[in-house]
Amino acid sequence: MVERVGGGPEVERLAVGPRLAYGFYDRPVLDVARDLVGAVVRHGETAGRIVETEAYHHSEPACHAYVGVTPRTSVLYGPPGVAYVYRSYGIHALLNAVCEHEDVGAAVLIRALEPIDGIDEMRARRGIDRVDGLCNGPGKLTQALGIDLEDNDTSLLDGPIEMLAGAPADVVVGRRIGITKAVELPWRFCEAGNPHVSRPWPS
DNA sequence: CATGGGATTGACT
DNA sequence: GTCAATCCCATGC
Repeated sequence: MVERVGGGPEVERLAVGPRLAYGFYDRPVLDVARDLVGAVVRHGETAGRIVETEAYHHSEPACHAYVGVTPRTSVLYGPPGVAYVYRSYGIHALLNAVCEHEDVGAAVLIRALEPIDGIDEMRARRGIDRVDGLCNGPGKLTQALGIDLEDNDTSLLDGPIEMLAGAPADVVVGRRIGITKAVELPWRFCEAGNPHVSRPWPS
C-alpha cells in the first residue's frame, strides 16, 4: 500500500511508502545518506521530504563518534535505525539517523526538508509566514517538526520520528559544510536543483 | 571542577 | 561580508 500526498503533477514525486526498516540503516553510511534523499520524515502532524543529507563515520574527525564511546556517542555506537539528536551551538537540535552495524559508530545528518504536511504548524513553530526557509537547514527542520533532545535515542522503526520510503531522487554530491575537520570528503548529498536545499549550494 | 569548542542561525554592516 | 547567542559534553587538571 502506498499513501499519496498532494495532487496534480506532483503526485509521483511526493509518493510516500512504508517506514524504512532495520536493513535500510544497517548498510554503509554513504549508501544510506544517498538513499535517504527523497525519503520523508514525519513527526506528529508535520512532515517533509528529505532533500539534503551528510554522512559521518567514526574513522574521520568531523564525526562525534571519532572520540570513541562516551556518554554522548553511545547512541552512535548502538544499533542502526535509531535517532541521534544533539544540541548544536547551545541553541539548535540536529537530527541524525544511526547507521551501519552496532558498535561501528556512523550516522546520517538530515540537513534540509521540502515541507509536505502540517505547514501551518511549521510556520507557527518557526515564527515565519513564508514557506521557503521553513526547513532549509538542520536546525530549522527540527524546530519546524518539533524535534528536540527528548527524541534522542528513540527508534526510527517504531518511535515518534517516522522515516518513510519515497520516490528515488536525482542526487548531486559535494563537500560537507559547517565543519572544520575532514572538509575535503565529498559526503554531502543534495537533490539536484531543489530550492529547499540549505546554502551554500553544491557546485 | 573549569575550560573550550562547536555537524547553526538570524541580525546587522 | 561579520558576529553573538547559548549549552552540552569531552578533556585536562
